[in-house]
Amino acid sequence: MYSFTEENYLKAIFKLSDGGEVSTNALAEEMNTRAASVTDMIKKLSEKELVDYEKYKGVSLSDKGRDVAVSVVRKHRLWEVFLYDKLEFGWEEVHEMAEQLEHIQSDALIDRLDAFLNYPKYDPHGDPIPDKQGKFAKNNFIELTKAEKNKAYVLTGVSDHSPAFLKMLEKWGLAIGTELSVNDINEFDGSIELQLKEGNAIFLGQKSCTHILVKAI
Amino acid sequence: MYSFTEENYLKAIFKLSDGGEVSTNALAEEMNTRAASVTDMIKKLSEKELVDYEKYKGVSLSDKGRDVAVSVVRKHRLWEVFLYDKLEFGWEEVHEMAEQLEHIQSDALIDRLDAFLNYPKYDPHGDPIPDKQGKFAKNNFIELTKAEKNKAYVLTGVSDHSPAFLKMLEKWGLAIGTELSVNDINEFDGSIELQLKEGNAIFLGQKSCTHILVKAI
DNA sequence: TATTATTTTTAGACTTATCTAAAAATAGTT
DNA sequence: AACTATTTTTAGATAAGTCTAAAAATAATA
Ligand SMILES: [Mn+2]
Ligand SMILES: [Mn+2]
Ligand SMILES: [Mn+2]
Ligand SMILES: [Mn+2]
Repeated sequence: MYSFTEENYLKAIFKLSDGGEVSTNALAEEMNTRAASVTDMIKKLSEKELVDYEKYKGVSLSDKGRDVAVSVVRKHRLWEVFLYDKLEFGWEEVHEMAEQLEHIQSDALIDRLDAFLNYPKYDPHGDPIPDKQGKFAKNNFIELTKAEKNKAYVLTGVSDHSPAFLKMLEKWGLAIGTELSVNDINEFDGSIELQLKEGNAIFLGQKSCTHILVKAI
Repeated sequence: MYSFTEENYLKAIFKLSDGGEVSTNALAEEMNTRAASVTDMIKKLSEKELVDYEKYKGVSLSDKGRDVAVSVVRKHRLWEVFLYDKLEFGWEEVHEMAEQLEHIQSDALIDRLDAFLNYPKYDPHGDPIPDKQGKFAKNNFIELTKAEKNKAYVLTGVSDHSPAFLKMLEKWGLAIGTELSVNDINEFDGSIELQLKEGNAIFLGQKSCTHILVKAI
């Protein structure tokens, strides 16, 4: 139906879109391509009524475009669960393979995969998996940077999927489900001292903390 | 590494190649494309040393090209086993999805899938799955048309994967593992009366019989 | 062997997705 | 408001894969 490239653009617009329009440059950055290429592609997506576009005003997804994007996200995350749960890959390995698998076209396949995996609600990074109707489980997670001192939290997700970051977390004993609390916040540089419930205290820089998602328990 | 199209051409050449050269027209037929397009692609594959090619003399795979083709076949068949065994699709449904999945690039993925499936030797149509080194299990199957009267055989495979054919077999109670013998052969039109060990006698036309593979037991 | 039929290749064009360089529009700043 | 900086779009090219129509080579037949 749609090319890999078109699907990847729609997914990128979905990811970057925070209510409003997505800029050409932001999209070029996300897609690792040039602004000129983005403008070309946006025009094509607009022709096909997958996006709303006005020159110099940025793009947003149409309902049709959102459906496609969400279905790609659903496929991506279900495949990640398969790779993690069934083939026992690490959470830092699954994203790259899922980037390819997300483009396999077969509704029946993804339905059966969903059933085979027992209808998982979250992927190995804690991201919610939309259901067949495109509905996401509402998540009431907060960034670790916004956590309060001396309260109990559980790590529920990460917003950076790079192997470097995920391997680092593993080394520090941080994984989804890890219980922790904030011992101290360095107001000057935003770094945090964490207390793991089952383990030591560890220090994390601000950048890492923005990519760690937690929920109060 | 190689594009889907290149992989599909190499797979097609592998399939059609019976020792000797594959003709441009045969390849065009197999690829559902025109002879002119085939010539263009063959030139590109030849540049990349994936095939041996001389103008007007047909193509054959180089060692390098064979390796690629066999790895695609391996992936195709392993994915078919996954779809059939784990997701419980019918043998008439798996081929089309495997046509897409065979192009996913990750050695680690295919190795783990192989292990997850318990190193299967045959796909749901009875075709042998090459191992990591590209070796196929030798099969001593014969076409049903070559079976002798009143001897016991077991159905081990099919050489046509079209849903129409496979659904027909199912309707007649024929599946891999079905034990049978030949009651009668009509010398005039090549049709055969089969006796199913656990079931009725059934009649099959010659064309069907050429696509059914059996082994004496 | 000469003629005809078939197969294969070339020539030239089209589509998709990308690029660089330059022009146009918008945003930011005196 | 005028100038500058940034963003976005256009213009023109390129590469992959495909097509039709025509030419060239090979095979088949009289
Ligand atoms: Mn991912
Ligand atoms: Mn992708
Ligand atoms: Mn198949
Ligand atoms: Mn294929």
